[in-house]
Amino acid sequence: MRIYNTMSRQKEELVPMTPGELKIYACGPTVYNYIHIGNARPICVFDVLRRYLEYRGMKVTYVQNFTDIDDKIINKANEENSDYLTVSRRYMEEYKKDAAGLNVRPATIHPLATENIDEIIAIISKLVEKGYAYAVDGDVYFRTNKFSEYGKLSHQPLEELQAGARISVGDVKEDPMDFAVWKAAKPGEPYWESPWGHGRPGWHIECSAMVRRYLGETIDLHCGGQDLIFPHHENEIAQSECCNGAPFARYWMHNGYINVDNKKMSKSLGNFFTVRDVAEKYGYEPIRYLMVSSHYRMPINYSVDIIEQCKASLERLYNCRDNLRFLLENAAEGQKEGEEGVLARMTQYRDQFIEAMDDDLNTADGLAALFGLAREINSSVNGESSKELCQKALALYMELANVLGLLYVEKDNSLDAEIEALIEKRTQARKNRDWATADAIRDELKARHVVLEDTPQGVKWHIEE
RNA sequence: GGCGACAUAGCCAAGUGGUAAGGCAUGGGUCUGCAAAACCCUGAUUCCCCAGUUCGAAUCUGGGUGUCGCCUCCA
Repeated sequence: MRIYNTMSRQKEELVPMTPGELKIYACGPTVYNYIHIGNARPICVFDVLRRYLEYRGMKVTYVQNFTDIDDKIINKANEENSDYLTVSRRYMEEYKKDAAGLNVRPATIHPLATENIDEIIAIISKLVEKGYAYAVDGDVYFRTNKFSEYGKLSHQPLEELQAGARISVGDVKEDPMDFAVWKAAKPGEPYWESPWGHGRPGWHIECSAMVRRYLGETIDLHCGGQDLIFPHHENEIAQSECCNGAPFARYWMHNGYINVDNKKMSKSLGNFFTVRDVAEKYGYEPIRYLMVSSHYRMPINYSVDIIEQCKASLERLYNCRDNLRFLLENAAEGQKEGEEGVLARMTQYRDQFIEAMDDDLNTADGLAALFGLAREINSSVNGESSKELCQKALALYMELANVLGLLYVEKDNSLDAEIEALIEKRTQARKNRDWATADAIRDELKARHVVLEDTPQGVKWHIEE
């Protein structure tokens, strides 16, 4: 598989350190609010990456942290007269609900910043000892000009970064580019004991600590949103490489933004849609579909129209699955003539799918392969097909859908006795060519969200919300 | 100022040198008692503009226009 490595700015063959195994770290959310559609992108995209790598036989250790101590969390807690633990635990749970709704698998490990304070302090101590960090009044800062490779990920020379840096009044840092690895606690703030006094970790150091503890000094792949390239990932590199004296991450992948009216969706601009709100209106899956319908590095302009289109597109995919399941119920054993050919044509879509995904996770082309397979199935698998063919078609179809993390919604398939009786009554009416009664019942059921379809194999129904 | 991204049909979106995938929507047809689903057909002489390289460019080079992002917390 080839991926675009932000560090080299080109597509490279993804070669694991240990053959067949990959260590991946993905920056997780700061839990102080519901996640928005923009947050959902890396979550979905890198879940697809993980699924695909496993699909191709890799053993993937996937670590995604929770930042559960941070200024924003403290502020939120103060706003509601609560404490940081209450806030962070609550939104961690809400995050998990949204992730589950988006069919994102839990990471191998979901470490918390606050569970890694010892590791954090150990790294900072080492940095101070080596002269890469210095303490000032209970804060500890990283000395950026001591790390000559600073800026290598964002491809910015240090001087340019310095020129653009904002210097706040009364700054105690030696250099504007230096960043905090440890922050002294202000009165009333939560804190941990440290060699520099009461305080808490800076944001960037958490990830360096959790990467090292759960994955080691050097990992295969580090991923996140493009807005983390600078300064977050740049700082992680500086901290980790200066502490460990080893390369930090061998590959870097960054997803593009979700925009609204062509402007980056962000909490500070207030132009965001939460996953929860969109899911309540349209369901979770159209959001997931949106994420895989374009290449992960391209910008996506979010709108209500788009999400509705995604929902409509999903209908087609679900119809194919449901039609296959329906056919399977009545299909006869014994493969028939010509079915080998159908199978061969279907299998080509798997090849097409793999080729697309191998090329820097081209999920848009992968999705096209799934649609191609759907068309082949719709054209070639019918009431005459054998059980074997139906089963194989369904298995292949779901195999590809699962890699993208699509088609995971199972609707309630139970009907109450009254509705079943009405369906039966309509079937009788149709036998008697009493179309008026049949249509009246169909209309009534439709009003009750039960949609009927007459097929050569009998009546088929599904529930529409 | 530094670094970068994007511009392809009504909408969404692939495609990095060989003559424009896929989806949604629209219109027509087949099937159906009528529907639904499905299938078939329908749509960019053309890929923001200009110039260049080439037998050949949406794709490469140069220039331009427009929009956006990072450089400050942000996925």
